[in-house]
Amino acid sequence: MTIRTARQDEIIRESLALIAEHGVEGLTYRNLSERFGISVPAFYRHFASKADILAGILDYLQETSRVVFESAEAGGTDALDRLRLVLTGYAQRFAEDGGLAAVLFADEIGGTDRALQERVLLHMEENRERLTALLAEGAAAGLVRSDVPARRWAFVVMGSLRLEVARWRLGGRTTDLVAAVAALWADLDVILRPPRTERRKA
Amino acid sequence: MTIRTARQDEIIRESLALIAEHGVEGLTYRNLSERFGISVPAFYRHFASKADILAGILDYLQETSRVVFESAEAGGTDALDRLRLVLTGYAQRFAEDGGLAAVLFADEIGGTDRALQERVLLHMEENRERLTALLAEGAAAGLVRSDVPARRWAFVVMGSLRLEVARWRLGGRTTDLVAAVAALWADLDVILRPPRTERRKA
Amino acid sequence: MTIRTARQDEIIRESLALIAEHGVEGLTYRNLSERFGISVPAFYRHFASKADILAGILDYLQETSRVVFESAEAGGTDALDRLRLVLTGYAQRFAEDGGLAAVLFADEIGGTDRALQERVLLHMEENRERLTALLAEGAAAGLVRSDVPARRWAFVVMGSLRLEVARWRLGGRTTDLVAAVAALWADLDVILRPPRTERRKA
Amino acid sequence: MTIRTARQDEIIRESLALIAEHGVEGLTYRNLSERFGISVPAFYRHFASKADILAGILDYLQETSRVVFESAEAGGTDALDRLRLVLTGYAQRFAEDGGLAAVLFADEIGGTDRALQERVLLHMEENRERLTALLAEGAAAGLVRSDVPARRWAFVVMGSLRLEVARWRLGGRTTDLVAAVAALWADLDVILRPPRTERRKA
DNA sequence: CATGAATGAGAATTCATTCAT
DNA sequence: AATGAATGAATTCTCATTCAT
Repeated sequence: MTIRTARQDEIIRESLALIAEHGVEGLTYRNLSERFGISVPAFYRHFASKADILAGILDYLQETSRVVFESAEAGGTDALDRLRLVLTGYAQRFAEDGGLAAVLFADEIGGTDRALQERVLLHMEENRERLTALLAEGAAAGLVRSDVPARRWAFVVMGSLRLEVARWRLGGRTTDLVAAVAALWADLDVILRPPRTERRKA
Repeated sequence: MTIRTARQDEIIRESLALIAEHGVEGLTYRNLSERFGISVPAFYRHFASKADILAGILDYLQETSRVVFESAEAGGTDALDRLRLVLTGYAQRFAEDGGLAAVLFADEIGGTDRALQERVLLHMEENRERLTALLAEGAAAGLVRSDVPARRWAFVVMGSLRLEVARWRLGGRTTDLVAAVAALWADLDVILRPPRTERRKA
Repeated sequence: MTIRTARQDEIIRESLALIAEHGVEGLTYRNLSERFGISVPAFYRHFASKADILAGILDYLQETSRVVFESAEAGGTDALDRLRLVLTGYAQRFAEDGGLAAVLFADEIGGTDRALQERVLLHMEENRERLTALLAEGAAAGLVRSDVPARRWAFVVMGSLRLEVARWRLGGRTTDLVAAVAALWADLDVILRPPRTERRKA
Repeated sequence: MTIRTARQDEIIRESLALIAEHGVEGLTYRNLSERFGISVPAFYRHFASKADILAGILDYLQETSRVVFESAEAGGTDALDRLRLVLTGYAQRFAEDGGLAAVLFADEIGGTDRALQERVLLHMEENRERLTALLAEGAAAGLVRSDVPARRWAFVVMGSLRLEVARWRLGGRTTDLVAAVAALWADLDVILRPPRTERRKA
C-alpha cells in the first residue's frame, strides 16, 4: 500500500536490525550512518524525521502481518490449519529476517509519541481481529472449543507467541525461535481443540 | 532479601511511576530531581549509578512477585484457586501502585545492559517456575488438563497476562486493568480445567 | 540597471515574502523550494549562492527606492510636495508588495557578511542623500525650516518612517501601515514647515 | 526586579556583545562557550534554553531603559532638559557597554518567537510612553511645540535615535556614537522648541 | 547529606553547497 | 534546466556522571 523507495526499504530493514540488537534506543542516526557508510544528514533525504522512520517500520510490520495472514488464509485445509499456518508463517519470516521477530511485538517502538503508540495499538488490534475471525471460524466448525470466546482464544494465542519472542530476545537471540514456535503450536493445538467426548457426541 | 534504605525505596517507587508515565526513557535523574525537589547529584548518595537504580527496580519487582506468590500459596483451597489468587494478587498490587503494573512485564528495563537483561530473564524464569509448580500441582489433583505440560500452561497464563497489561499501557492506561484481569481469569479457568466427562469420572 | 532574468525576479520576490513572514532566517533554499515546487539545487542555476540572492534583493530594494524617488521628483508642485510623494510612493509599494515594506528597512539582511552590510549602508546613504537634496531644496524655497540642517531633517524623516515600519512588523503586520504613514506625514509636514511668523515675514 | 545570578549577568552581557558583533545569529552556545572557556552544556545550568537567554537580555534592556529614564526624570531643570538627559543617559550606557547600544533597538532579537516579539514591542511601547509623557510635560510648559501631538514627537525622537544607532552598527561601530547622539540632540532641541515669535508672545 | 558548576558524549535536526546524471 | 543523493559544519538540547564545597 504505502510506496517506498528502495533506499527507504533498506533503511527500514537496517533499522529493524538495529532495534533487534540494541533496543529502540539503538536506532539512532549515527548508528544508521555507520551501517550504511553515509553521513547522518543523508538520511533526511529519505525520511523527514526519526518519527517517520518509526512510522515506516510500523508500516512494514503491518504489511508483514498482512502477508502472513493472507497467505495463511489462502491455504490451509481448515481454520485450525490456517491458524497453524499463521504461526508457521511468522516463524518463517523470523528465520528470514532476524530483526523482524525481535521487533514484531516490541511495543516500545511507540516510545513516548502518542500518535505512534496508537498505531502500535491499531496494529495489535488488527492482528487480534484476524486471529479472532480465524478462531471463530474454527469454533463454528467444531475444531475449537466454543465454551471460550474466540476473542479470548485470540488473546491466548497472541500472548503466548509474544512471550516466546520476548524470552528469545532477552536470552540474546541464541535459542531456536522457529523450533520454539513449532513446539508452542503443538501444545496450542491440544489446548484449542474441544475434548474428545464432546467431539464424539458431535 | 536486599536491604534498602527508606530513601532508596522512595526513589525506586518514584522511578516506577516515571517509567509508567513516560516509558523507560522517562527515568532520568533530572525527572527524579524534579519529583523529589532535591538536586541531581543527591541521588548518587543513594544509588551509585543509574544501572543501580534499575537493578533496584528489578529487585523490587522480584520481591513483589514473591510476595504475590507466597501469599497466594499460603491461602487458596486448591492449586487452581491459588493460581487465581496469584492473578488477583497481581491485580491488587496494580491497583495500589499504578507504576508497578506498567513495569512488571516491561522487558525494556533491561535496555542494552546485558547484565540487567539477564536479571530480567531470571525474574521471568523464576515466575515461570512458580507458575509451573502451581499448575503441575493442579494437574496432579486433576484440576488442570494434564495433556498439556505444566510448563506450557505457565507460558499461556503468563503470556495472556502480559498481553493484557501491554494493551492497557498502549491504550494510555485508561481502561480498568483489574476488571480485565478478572475477565481473563474467568476464561483461563475454563481453559485450564479438564473436560467435564473426565471430571465426572474423577 | 542590473539585468535579471524573469526567474531571478520571481525568486527575489518570493524571498522578500519569506523574509517578511519569517524573518531573514526564514529565507532558506528549502523554503524557496517548497514555494516554487522545484528542487533545491535548481536555484543554483539562477543564483550562484545565497549571498547572491541577498545581493539581488538589495539591488531590487535599491531600484525600488530609485523608482519611488524619481517618480516623486518628476511630479509634485514643490519640494515638500515631492517629499510627500516619496512617503506616499513607499506606502503604495508597500500596499502592492507586503514583503517589501517588511524588508525595506531591515538592516538584518546584511547579516554577518561585511560586503553585504556595506551595501545596505550604501543604500541607506543614497536614500539619505536624496532626502537631503529634497529637503535642502525645500529649505531654499522657504518651505522647510532652515535652522536645522537638511541632512538632519532627512534623518528625522527616515528615522520616523523606519520606526513606523518596525512597529508594524513587530505587531505582526496586522495594522494599516499605509494609513500610519499618511498620519506620519501629516505631522511631519507641520514639523518641517517654518513657523508662520517667519513665513509671513518672508 | 528580576533576580539574576552573577553568572547569568555575565552571560547576558557577553551575549549582548556577541549580538553586537555578529548579529543575533552570532549568539550561539558555541560562541558563548568559546568566550567563557567553559563547555556548551554548562550554560544550561544558568539558562534553561536559548529563548531564556534572549528573555534575559530583554529584561536587561528594559531595566537599562528604566534606569536611564528614572535617573533622567529625577534630575533635569525642565522637561526638555530631562529629555536631553535621557538621550545623554543612553549615550553614556552605550559608552560603558558597547554591546548595549547595538542591541537596544535591534528588533531582530524577537526572531521568529512570537512571545519574544511581543516583549520587544512592549519594551518599545513602554519607552514610547515615557518619552510621550516627557514631551507632553514639555508642551504644557511651553517648551515643546504643541501643534504636534506628544506621541508623534516621541516617535520622531525615538526614530532618529534608532536610525543613528543603526547606521553606527552598519558602519562597523567605528564612528563615535556618543558624539553623534549629542549632535542629534542639538538639532532635536531646535526642532522641538516652539518658534521664538510664539514664545515671545507667550 | 546535599548542592552548584561543569563536562564529554551524543541526540535530532537544519543549512548551504556540490556533483553526477 | 532540473533532480536525487550526499556532505560538512553547525545548531539546540539532554543525559549520566564527577567534583569541590
